[in-house]
Amino acid sequence: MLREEIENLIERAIHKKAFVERPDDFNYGDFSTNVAIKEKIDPQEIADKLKESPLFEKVEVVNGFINFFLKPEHFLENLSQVLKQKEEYGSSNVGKGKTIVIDYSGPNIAKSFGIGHLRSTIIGQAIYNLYKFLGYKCIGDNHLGDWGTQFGKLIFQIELKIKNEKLKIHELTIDDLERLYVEFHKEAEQNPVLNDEARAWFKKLEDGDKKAKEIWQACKEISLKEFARIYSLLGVKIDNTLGESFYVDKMQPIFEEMKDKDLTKQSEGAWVVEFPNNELSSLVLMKSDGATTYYLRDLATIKYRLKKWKPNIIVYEVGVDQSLYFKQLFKTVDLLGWAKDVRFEHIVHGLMRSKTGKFSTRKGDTIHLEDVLKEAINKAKELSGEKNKELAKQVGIGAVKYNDLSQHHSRDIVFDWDKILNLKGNSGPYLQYTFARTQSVLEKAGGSPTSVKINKVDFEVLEEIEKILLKKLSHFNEAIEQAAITFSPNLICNYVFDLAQSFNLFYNEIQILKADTELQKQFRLALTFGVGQVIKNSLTILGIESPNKM
RNA sequence: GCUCUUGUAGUUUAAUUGGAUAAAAUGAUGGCUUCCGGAGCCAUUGUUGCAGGUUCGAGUCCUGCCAGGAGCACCA
Repeated sequence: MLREEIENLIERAIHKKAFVERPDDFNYGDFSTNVAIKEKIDPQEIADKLKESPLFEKVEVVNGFINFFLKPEHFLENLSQVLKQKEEYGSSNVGKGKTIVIDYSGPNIAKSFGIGHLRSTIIGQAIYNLYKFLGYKCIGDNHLGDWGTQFGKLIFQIELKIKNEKLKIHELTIDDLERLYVEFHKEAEQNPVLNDEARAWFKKLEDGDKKAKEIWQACKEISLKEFARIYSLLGVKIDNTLGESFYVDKMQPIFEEMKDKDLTKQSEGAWVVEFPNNELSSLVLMKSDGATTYYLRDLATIKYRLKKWKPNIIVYEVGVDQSLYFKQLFKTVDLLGWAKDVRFEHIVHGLMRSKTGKFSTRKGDTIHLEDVLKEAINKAKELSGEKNKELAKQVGIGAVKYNDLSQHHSRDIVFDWDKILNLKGNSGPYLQYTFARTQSVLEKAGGSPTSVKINKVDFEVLEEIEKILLKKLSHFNEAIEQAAITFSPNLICNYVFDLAQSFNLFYNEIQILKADTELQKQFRLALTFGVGQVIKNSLTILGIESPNKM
């Protein structure tokens, strides 16, 4: 990367580590560094040493900063690369030979796919796509919440209905399941004994009770059907769906290992884990009735993933409300000494809150993702006319995804219908529209530019906006690299929205098809193609479609 | 109670190991099409919650306060 190259140049010149950044104003150069200020060296001296490098057109000192201006050939050459590499442009092999396991989505069985799970699904998928683009071997795992005490609650409630109301389990819908779950919590509030009943049912389930298993199986099937519909609507495919129940028979050895290594002890009948120096609060590994907890299941999951995939990185795209838990989990893995050189990362996402507070499944206060998606599609339909259903879907879903991805993942999002359905301004459809525009121009010109003599173009005579576009096009690699390092798809959004804005300005100011000379026209077409390609590559990483017309 | 976390135009957000004039969208108002797509473009808004501190330089780091959110043993 260019940035590192310049950093190395500086280091060789002054024997000090330097950090080179992208100034946000092109007047301050293409790259700049504050190393002279930091190290109290005369900046001019450094500038003089570096200005001989073939990379630079000029090196300037302003306010103690050293600003580097790249030779224009660099940007022209970059555009040639876009034309040549197309959908490969921006991809790399930095991740070659490395494996990353990405745990995302993870909806809970027997609850409908709520708006809250949208974030994990979309951000997780974007990170998956991003790392793949960078050459990593990616393994997506949808860790379904299909085991645990909540099934005790549900089974208890369903069992009651079977007895009293002759309920038939195969006739249940996902809404019924959700209603039963809410009902249980309402009644348990009046009568806390019910919680014990629920725990007992879960214990039975874990011990292989036939009736419990049957009800659980039915719930799982009902839910999976619903999830499949949502995933197809979202255009998301996750490599593996190994839910928690997959690990039921893999927990005993882990429990034994924990005991052998003296990491767990009994307290009030339960097996708990306490951390050295009490740096983290303690956690129940196995309940006093002998039933397992999510904690033990997660350890089994990690063991399985390490063995099966030998990953270098395991990331969890899970809400911020579990951050303490993941610290505890990762610390436990550390204490077990399982994977000293594997990196564990909890990519938090902020909670999706309603204007009045937190959405709660227990209280039945949820917004169903499917409703949101359908509403978005309807709104897109209004704008595009009824004629094209597929397009309305691409646009509507794109809007919902972009809305989420464009905000920093760790921040809470207050759910707002108007905002999530936004089709204008900084939105998915804006980018799709801009892309469609580039395709339309190219089509009118008779196809993509193939034999443009970009090296014949004189950078200096270009219009200002052309220079800017050309430069911004060359920042794509850095944008995705940064996004990957920080697990922040919103950086890609920032970048590509800014690029699209510049293109629309260019489009309004400058004639493409009616340029003065043939070379100029070809160059502008090449720019148009380049911008379209980079928008498309960005959207693809974000998991958003790029229709040619809209 | 303890721990973590957030506070930026009216609203929703952005801001590259601390960097140069804090940037967008949205809402409102006005304007732009003899010409490549008007889901577009242009023009008009700031005590970064408050008070200190560190630094050449603070939205970013530290301290205190105020206000929200999350978590803290048999839920996940």
